[in-house]
Parts: sequence; structure tokens; C-alpha cells
Amino acid sequence: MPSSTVENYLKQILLITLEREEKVVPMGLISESLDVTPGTATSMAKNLEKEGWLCYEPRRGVSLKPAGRKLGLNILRRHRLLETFLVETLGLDWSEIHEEAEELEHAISEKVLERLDDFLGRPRHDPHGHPIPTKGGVMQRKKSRSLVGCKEGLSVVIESIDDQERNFLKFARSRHLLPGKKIKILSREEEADAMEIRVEGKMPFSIGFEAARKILVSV
Amino acid sequence: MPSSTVENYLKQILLITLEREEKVVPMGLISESLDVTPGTATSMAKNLEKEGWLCYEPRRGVSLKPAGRKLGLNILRRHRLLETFLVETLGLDWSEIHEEAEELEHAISEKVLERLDDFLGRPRHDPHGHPIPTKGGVMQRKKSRSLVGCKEGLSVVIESIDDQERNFLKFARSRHLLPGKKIKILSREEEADAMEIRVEGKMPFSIGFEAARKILVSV
DNA sequence: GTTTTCATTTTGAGTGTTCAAAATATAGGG
DNA sequence: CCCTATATTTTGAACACTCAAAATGAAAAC
Ligand SMILES: [Mn+2]
Ligand SMILES: [Mn+2]
Ligand SMILES: [Mn+2]
Ligand SMILES: [Mn+2]
Repeated sequence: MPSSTVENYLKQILLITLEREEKVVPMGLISESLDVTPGTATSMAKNLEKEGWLCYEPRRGVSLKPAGRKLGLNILRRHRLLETFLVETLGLDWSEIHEEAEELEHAISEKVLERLDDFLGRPRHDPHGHPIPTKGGVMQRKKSRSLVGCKEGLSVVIESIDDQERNFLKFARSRHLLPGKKIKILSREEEADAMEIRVEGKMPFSIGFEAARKILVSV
Repeated sequence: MPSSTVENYLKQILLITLEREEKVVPMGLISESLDVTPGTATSMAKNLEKEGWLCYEPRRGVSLKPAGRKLGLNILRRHRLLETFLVETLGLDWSEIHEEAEELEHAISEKVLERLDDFLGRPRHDPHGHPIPTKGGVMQRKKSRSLVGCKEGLSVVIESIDDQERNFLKFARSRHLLPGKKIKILSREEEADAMEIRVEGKMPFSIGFEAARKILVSV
């Protein structure tokens, strides 16, 4: 049975792989996102290779093998179903569920997970708008782009919020920047690194490019 | 933050302390119930002492200090609330919840636990009939005796089932030996190590002393 | 009061994960 | 083509937990 350390590594490597759309993940990104020193990531990569989860190519990075990809997707499923449970059933705030799910994902069994899935009505997205992989390990690919790249006058729908940082999530909710909400880009000032937007039925406000980058939308 | 190993040790030591009504717990009982070698239990005891959870007296055993007792009670609360959730909300069978709770108890945060407690309506007993300690660390003392010691003709109410073994729990449920059920001792054959009983409204059947010992009742 | 038995402790070692700091490789800029 | 900045790897050590097997202590049996 893989340890929770192994599960965290594989889930994170999977996320980076998907985000970059690039099979090979350099060690630096891994050590940074898991908050371990680079040497630790390297030595873990060798262990993970020995156990058959991935391929490790020195000075290039790692690439998931089918087993590693499958386990990564499974942990992602657990994580996102648990987040959904914490918000939908227990009423926690979406800014505090990530850390909770980060622990619970390693303790919940397959059996309990499936019961939870039934109980929740087999949701397809977590509270942040991220797709929940199926039991079979299929996750729908989203072809959404970031709000930061949207032109003036465009109307878009929020797909997901791509940041787990508490304060950003609190800000987003306070501005009604939630998955499913419709927003219009009123103006865009390249030099100011900011744009003015309006969430449907709300007051317009401006948002910096840095923040807008974390909001994924579909046209 | 105490590791899940520490949590398991303290919870188990607390349970043995309560069961034996004896402050000092010999190492043999610890190593057996946690399924580790005696040497492991001894070395762990020294660590736990160094961290202030308990007192270790060589060749006598360990006794919980207030901090250890408090953490033990807290883990017990988590365990039993989770068991209740698994049965009441997710519909798992009471024979399979112990192992699940054994893992989840280390991953659930205080905040999520309290939400769960609310959600469940602040239950006072888990599915096996065991009392759930309060947030403040108070657990109601049960003065129940075992079915095995009950005399012929007596009518009693089942308080709890004191065994986590799957097959025994399945048997118990199949015979309606559940917390709250009223049973009458029809006869008792000392030499046969067995007694005949009837659960209210059901057919009489006989049960060995070994099994009857695991059923706690109140008169 | 010695011997036997049993519980417990000690010893030495191994696993998985981690870090700090030194060593090394590689890619680009000069 | 060399040099330097940056990413990565290596090295050596530590921590928490575990086991097997040998040593020891204390209680029970004789
Ligand atoms: Mn995690
Ligand atoms: Mn999420
Ligand atoms: Mn446990
Ligand atoms: Mn129970």
C-alpha cells in the first residue's frame, strides 16, 4: 500500500503534468510545490522509479507511468470529492477545505469514497470548479483559458478558481467570483496590469492581471 | 502535533486503563493490542514519557498523565463519531466501520469533527453502543455488566457490544443483539458453558459464555 | 531456596522520509 | 569557446518507528 508521501508526490506530479501539458516534470517544480528541498525530491524520484510509478531521467525530470498516473488520478478524485463533502454537507468555507482534504484523502478507503460519492449525488466538479475524476480514472479535459487573456467587451463564464490560497479564495467569494458566474470585461488597461469587470448583477470592479490569471473561464 | 502512532498508543492505553480499572498498564497488553513486538512497545513508552504523555515504570508498565488521557479521549471521540457517521450517514455495516475509523481518526481536524458532530445531532453513543466523549473530554461511565454473568430468569437491556471482530458483529446483528434491545435469560447451563436467551419478539437461541462475555448489559 | 517460566528490556539493525551543504552539470551570455 | 548563473544531484546525517533475537528480572513452582 503506497504511503501518503507517495500519494502526495504522484498527485502533485500529475497536476503539474496536466497544467504544463508536458509529459516530463522537472524536479524543481516538484520540490517547490511539495515544499521539500530539491535533494529530497530527487531521492524520492529514484524511489518512485524503483517502485514502478514513474520514469526518472537525471537532469530532465520525471514522467508518470500508467500506474502512477492512475494512482494520481485516484488521489485527485478523493481530494475533490472530500472537498465537495466538506462544503456541501458540513458547510465549511471553500477557503479552508483544501488543507482538510489534503489529509483526509490518504485515510479514506475506496469503499467509503464510493458511498460518499453516492451520498453527494455523484458531483462532477469540486467547489473550486475543478473536474472530479471518475472511479475509472477519467477526468474531463477543460479547454478553458484564463481571465487575464480576455479582451475588452467579452462575456465569459467562470469555470474554476485555480488557487488554493485562503485569502484569495475569500476575496473571490466576496466579489462573487464563483464557478458558473457570468462576467463581462468592461475595460482593460495593459499598462496598469489591470482590468475592469462586472459579475452579472453586481457592481463593476477592477482586478489585477496577477489575480485574473488565477480565474479560468470559458467563452 | 502528535503522530498517528502516538495517537494510537494513547487511545489504546486509555481503553485498557478503563477496561481494567487500573491506572498502570503492563507493556504486554499494549504490545498485544497494538500488534507490535514487546520491545517496540517498551521503546515507544520511553518516547511517550519523554514527550510528557505518560509515566513509564520499568517492569511495571505505563500510566497516563493528564495530557495523555486528554489526547486519548479526544482520539476516542473522533473514532466513535466517525463510526457513527459511517453507519448513520453513509450506510456502512457496523462490522466494517472500526477499521475505517481507525485511519480517519488521525486525519480529521477539530473543526471538521465539530461540524460532523453537529451534522449527526450530537450523538451520545456509537453504533456499538459505546459512549462518545464530549468535546471537553468527559465520557460517561457505564456500570454495565456482561451478559455472561446474568442469572437465569433475568431480563436485561443490551448496552454495548465489546468486540470489533467482523464475524462476531455480523453474528450479533443477525441475532438482533443490538444496543437497546431487551433480552431475557431463559436458562443457563454452567457445565455446557452456554445459556439460552430470547431477544424481545424473536426466537430463543443459545449462546456460549465466550460470546456472551462480549455483550454488555444493564439490569 | 533454588530452579523454571514468563514478561520485559536491551541491542543492533533496517525502512522511509527528510534536511543542509557541498559537488556537479548544463545552458546562455559574453 | 569559455564563464557564470542556475538547476540538479550527491553526501552524510537525522528522526520516528519497527523487528528479531539475546539478555535480564521477577514471580511461581518445586
Ligand atoms: Mn495529501
Ligand atoms: Mn479544489
Ligand atoms: Mn487509529
Ligand atoms: Mn465502536
